[in-house]
Amino acid sequence: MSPRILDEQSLRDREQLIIDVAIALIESLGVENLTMDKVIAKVPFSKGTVYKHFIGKEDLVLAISNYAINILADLFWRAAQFEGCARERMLLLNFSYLIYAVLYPALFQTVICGKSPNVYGKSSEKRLQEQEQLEFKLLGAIHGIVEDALANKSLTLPENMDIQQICFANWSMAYGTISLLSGETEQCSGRTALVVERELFNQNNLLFDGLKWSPLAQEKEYSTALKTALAKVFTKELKSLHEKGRDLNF
Amino acid sequence: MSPRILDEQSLRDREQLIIDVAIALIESLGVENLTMDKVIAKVPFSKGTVYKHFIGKEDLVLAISNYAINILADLFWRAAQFEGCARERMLLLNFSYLIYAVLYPALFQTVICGKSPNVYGKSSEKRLQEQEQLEFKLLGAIHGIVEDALANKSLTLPENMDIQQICFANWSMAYGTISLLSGETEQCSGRTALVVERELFNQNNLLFDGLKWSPLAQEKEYSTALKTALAKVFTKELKSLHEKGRDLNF
DNA sequence: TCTATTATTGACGAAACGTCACTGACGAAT
DNA sequence: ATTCGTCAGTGACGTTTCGTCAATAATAGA
Repeated sequence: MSPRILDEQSLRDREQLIIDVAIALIESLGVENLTMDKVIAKVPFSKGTVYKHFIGKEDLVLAISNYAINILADLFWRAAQFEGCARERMLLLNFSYLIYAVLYPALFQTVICGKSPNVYGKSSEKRLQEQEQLEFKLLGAIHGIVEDALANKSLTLPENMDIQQICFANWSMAYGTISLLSGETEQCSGRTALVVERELFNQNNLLFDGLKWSPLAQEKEYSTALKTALAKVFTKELKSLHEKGRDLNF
Repeated sequence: MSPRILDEQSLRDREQLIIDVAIALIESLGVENLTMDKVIAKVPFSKGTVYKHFIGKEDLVLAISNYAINILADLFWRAAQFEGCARERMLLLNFSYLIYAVLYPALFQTVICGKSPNVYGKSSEKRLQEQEQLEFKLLGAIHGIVEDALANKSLTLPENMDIQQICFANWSMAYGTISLLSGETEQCSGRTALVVERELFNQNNLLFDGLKWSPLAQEKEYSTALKTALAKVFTKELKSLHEKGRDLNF
């Protein structure tokens, strides 16, 4: 009368397997050519089983996006914990975002896709809530750094702005820069092309100087400080970048 | 021996008609539910004819996106021509971007969709070039303002930054802010929600102060200046916003 | 009127989607 | 051991959407 054979853990494993297969497909074909049939063909389960996990293609894409955000959250966390002044850590955090975008282009691409109405309009409520949760976690890392800065007086809130707004300012700055510039890796010309890491560095300085977040750019060599911090916190990631022939240059 | 019946102008008209129908569909159903068959059903041409204009669904979406960018370019142009100090005009231009996002959500949504690999990966080369062209035009308006500011010394280039980089800084700031916040119009809570126009105003001040672009925020009442400029340059648009019950509040 | 050329059509096959009736596996009850 | 009830898993199938192409209509000159 009660033949329950479902195992919570193996369900998770299976879901992750499907996600992994889908990511591999995205890496080789691009998100635009991802189809459920292709995923199902590469997975040891049938269509019905896959559709038990994801209500549709878009839901799968959003699941991948969530997985990707999780990875990013880990990077943010590590950056936030670096021992250094707050402004320095925030710069590091923003660069971890960039590292992520360069290192996992397929994931970054998928996250962008997840922002498309095309996708979130057809996803399950559960998955959407999960996304919200994860983004909250991301902002949490940023929030922590700003609080530290306020606590030690290196930063004071401008009139008419609260912490949340400072966090948002930082987030949207990094988001705008990276999403507009990332992906344009191979500029063919020799002219003054926009290099994403340089622009990101500039914009950090501009925004933080605008906030009068001390030490100001002219008072501290953030360039070298950032290099040190990156080498310490993101050793492995920098190595991966190097192997990709994509050393950061700012 | 030469029965050419193709008329350049009517071809354009027809293409625009298809685009208009598609926009109407997007407004009522959302981009995610746009299908070629639905478009074709509402248009006085057959499938083959429609496919003569657009190589596929994604190509149509990109065409709509381009149409949308054109409208935005017009707003930018008008903002850039306002008689006022350069920093003020730039602020106005960024707000015209916001007005656009609020006034034509379907178009804005479609432009975002056009950024998705899903779409641009399947569009015609011609359409992609057109897009590049149009975005160049957008940046041109920004460029002009910065040049004026440099010419009258209200702004000086920071070390290691050129005009293009200043333009980009502004663009990515506005893009990040609006794309992250726009669409979250109905925050259910009464707490300090992020209101897009307020954040946009803040970020303008932060960025421009960071650039030491005079007059600084503390030296000039940009809030009232912006209100005046908006009323003068975007009278019609403000009225439309008001009718939508969405007055700007910063 | 005839013809050469091009525009337009919509039926059609392919591809992808998502469903659902069926199979089978397992535990409990007899 | 057998029966039975329940649920995981299957994949064939109907549907939707896509995009093509062979056939048809339209046009202007000969």
